[in-house]
Amino acid sequence: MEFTRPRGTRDFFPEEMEKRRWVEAKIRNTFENFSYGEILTPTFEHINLITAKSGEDIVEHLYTFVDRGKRKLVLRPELTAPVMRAYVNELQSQAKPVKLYYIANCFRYERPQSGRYREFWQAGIELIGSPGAEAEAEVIALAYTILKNLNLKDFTMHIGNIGLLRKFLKNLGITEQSNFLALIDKKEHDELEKQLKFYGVKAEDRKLFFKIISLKGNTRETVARVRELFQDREILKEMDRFEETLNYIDNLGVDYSVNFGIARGLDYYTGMVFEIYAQKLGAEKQICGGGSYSLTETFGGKATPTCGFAIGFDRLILALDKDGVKAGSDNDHGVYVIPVSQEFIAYAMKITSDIREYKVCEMELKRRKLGKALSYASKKGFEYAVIVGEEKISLKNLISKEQVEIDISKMKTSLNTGHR
RNA sequence: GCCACGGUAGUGUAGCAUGGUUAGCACUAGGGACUGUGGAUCCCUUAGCCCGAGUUCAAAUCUCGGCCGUGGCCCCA
Repeated sequence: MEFTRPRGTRDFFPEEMEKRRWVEAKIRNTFENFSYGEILTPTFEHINLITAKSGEDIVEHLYTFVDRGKRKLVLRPELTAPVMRAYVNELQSQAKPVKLYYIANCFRYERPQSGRYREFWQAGIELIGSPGAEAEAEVIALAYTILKNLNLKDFTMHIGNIGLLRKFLKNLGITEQSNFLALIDKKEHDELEKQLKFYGVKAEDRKLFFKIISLKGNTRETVARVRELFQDREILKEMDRFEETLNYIDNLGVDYSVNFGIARGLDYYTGMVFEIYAQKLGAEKQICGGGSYSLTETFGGKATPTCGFAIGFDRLILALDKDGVKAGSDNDHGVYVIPVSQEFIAYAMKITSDIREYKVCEMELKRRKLGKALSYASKKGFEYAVIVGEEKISLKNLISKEQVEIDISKMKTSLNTGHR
């Protein structure tokens, strides 16, 4: 084949698009129901926006190019940075909180595999300027509600707290924390042990450290355990705050487990973090990630607490498929209009045009004989055929195969009342 | 960036180990017959060895490289 798709991209045909649009609509409705407004930023940005947020090393995973004005640009690899950039540029003086959502495509130069493409879609939100536990709780509840509304069964939510880890590391005298958080996230415990020793952390504190990051499971027990393990005032304060968030989502009936091993490996996360997995997806099972962070100052704005998440739209679709969720609407099967011969084409076109006022309608455009035309109509899933010939018009139900002659003036009534 | 497996009409496949006919079959699509009522039957047509190099008298078949696909590793903002 001479012309092919670029690697890691996909063509979506009508059948799949119907499903994707259906899922998208559900997500959009839920966002809007929580009073978020849509934002769309440019498909490409200046490369320094991305490197400011994620570091220089990220460049090898980016689609970059230089334009005719010698500007270094990048196809957006995610939407948090662009959205926060736009907020800093234009929305800082809006009434808080500012609630934004997006559903858009992103681009990353990575090796494609199951659930990973070079062009993919993300659906997410940023709740800007609300520092409270109730804000965090609402964000978590929103992610949860979306999956529930889509009827996804196979998913688990895991909630952690980077603030706690940060304070703990600080107590141990470790101020350069990003490396540690990355190792925690990757669960490289051997390397962590080595690093802790390097920093001169005492054996009992090391033990405590590993105890904390392996804690997971039932909320009350886990949180109580952390309280037991620490006497530090700052940490207990962080725990109070964390527990408040958990209380709110308990109250809303959100199902989750606490996991202090979630570190998300990123410098700008400040407190609560969460991830949602669909186990059936295997290696690329994470379908949602988010948490509380602060990024506005990085982009030259006033430091503003923000909480957000992003759903991997393509993975969500895969998860819904594996879960057997039927995505897609019961569509109107429509009407197929067939002129029996050339002289009735004009009349058939007029009838088609009239029917389109109230129903999906397609007309035979290939001048096929009646038999073939009917065959096409039933193959394409039309519910009715209207046969236009001589002085009479016939309405045929393609499912029951019954056919009657009808008066053109009664067409709408017959189609709408579901003639059989 | 790394590893495994794979790549034959639009789709699914046979052929490949043992190089040698005109690369076969099914479905789909287009056309026709059955001379204005279908999902049928019959006939016809379009269309293929991923790309390149090598070995050889001869490559879909063997070798190497590339590209693409699937899955995994790394990574995952």
